[in-house]
Amino acid sequence: MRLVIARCSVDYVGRLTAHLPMAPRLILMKADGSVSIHADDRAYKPLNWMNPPCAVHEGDGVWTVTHERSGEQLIVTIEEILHDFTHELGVDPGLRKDGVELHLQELLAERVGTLGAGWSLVRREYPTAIGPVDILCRDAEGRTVAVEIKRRGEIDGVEQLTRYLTLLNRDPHLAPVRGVFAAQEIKPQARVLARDRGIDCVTLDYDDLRGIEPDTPRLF
Amino acid sequence: MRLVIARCSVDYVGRLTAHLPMAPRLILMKADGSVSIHADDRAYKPLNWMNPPCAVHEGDGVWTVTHERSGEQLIVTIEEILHDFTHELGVDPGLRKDGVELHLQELLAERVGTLGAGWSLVRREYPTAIGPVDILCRDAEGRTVAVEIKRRGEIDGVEQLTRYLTLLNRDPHLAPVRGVFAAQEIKPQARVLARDRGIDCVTLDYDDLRGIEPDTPRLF
DNA sequence: GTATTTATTTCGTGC
DNA sequence: GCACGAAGTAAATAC
Repeated sequence: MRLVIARCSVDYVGRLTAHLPMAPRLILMKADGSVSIHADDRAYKPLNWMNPPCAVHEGDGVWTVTHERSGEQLIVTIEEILHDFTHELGVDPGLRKDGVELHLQELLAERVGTLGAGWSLVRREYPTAIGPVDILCRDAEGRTVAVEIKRRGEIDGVEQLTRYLTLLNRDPHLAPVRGVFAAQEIKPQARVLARDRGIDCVTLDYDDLRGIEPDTPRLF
Repeated sequence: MRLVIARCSVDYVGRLTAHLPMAPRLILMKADGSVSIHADDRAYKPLNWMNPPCAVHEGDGVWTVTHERSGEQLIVTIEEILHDFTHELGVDPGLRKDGVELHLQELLAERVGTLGAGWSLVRREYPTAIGPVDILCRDAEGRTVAVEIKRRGEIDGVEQLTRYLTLLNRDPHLAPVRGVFAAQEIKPQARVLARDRGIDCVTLDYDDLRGIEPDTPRLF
């Protein structure tokens, strides 16, 4: 990893064209070949960058970064270098995550009883021609229910569930199928659309779910 | 901007929980208050980060970054500092972009004749209750056409156009309204859905569009 | 490889 | 401030 602080201007020509006037910035060059140009704001997002695989050619005050496959270019014109430091970090052991959509799905699949008393799981990732339904289950009266899970419930999720319901309701073994839209947070417009389509909305709490005993507790 | 290279482990607790084992990394602290933890790969994306506004508390080998509103936390445990450099960059003049969806829309609005001979523009960003239609125009026979423009045409774009068409077709002054889905690239599933709904698909070429004379050339 | 879905999406824009 | 759509989206995953 090489860290350069320099007064520079930058031109990008690729999927779009973009220009940065001369100013002091951080140029971050990683061991994977990537180059990114940072200002002192905009959180972690660089002003401009080039993804690997790319090649850097350091000319006389002009660094040219070329993406090997697409031909995109980042042209960095250096006026003055203020700091230049290189350090090898080695390979990172990587990040362990917990609490994303997949986990919500797993948790809820084991606890469909939280959606309604006496509900039972048919299966998780129930396959259809247009993709898998997150959870298919049956209510206490044995009627089929399709559940779509999102971390944040927006209008697209309701559209997606609607397509599944249309398809599932063509199957005489399943029909009539009703829908449940479950998310940690549901946007008002999504809620309105769901209501309009007869879909129930359920707000999920990740920590609560973790605290609830699974419907079929494991012995080991 | 402060650049620290250090052996550290990191724990994030917030929208999810995540853990990074001890390893050498770059800790990038910007003037806007953001903190990001970088490995020597993954292009410009940090392994972990905190967006502003947040506060950093430097304890004894433990830096705690707390997001002020949400309470999210990033806990950085420092084992060894290998480099520590601070430099003020000042405010960046910012990036000028060219060539994204807005430009496609502007270009096409001035050249609706490329969609069909004798077509004319009604207006760009035609307002409706559920949002603006990218382009509304009339074909050679005076029938209304709604055009949805995307850089990459996917299924969501077809859904969006469908909602507009449903709404527009309730207006007796406009109905019947048909749809055109225009994009630089259209995904197969989007194409199938569009066909199923009677929506025409058009592939746009940015460079071609720029080369075509506008329908109503300006005198100045 | 292509296609689909998620993301601590982030980021801008309009209300 | 919230809601919505776009992004040089990127990244993981299924097929």
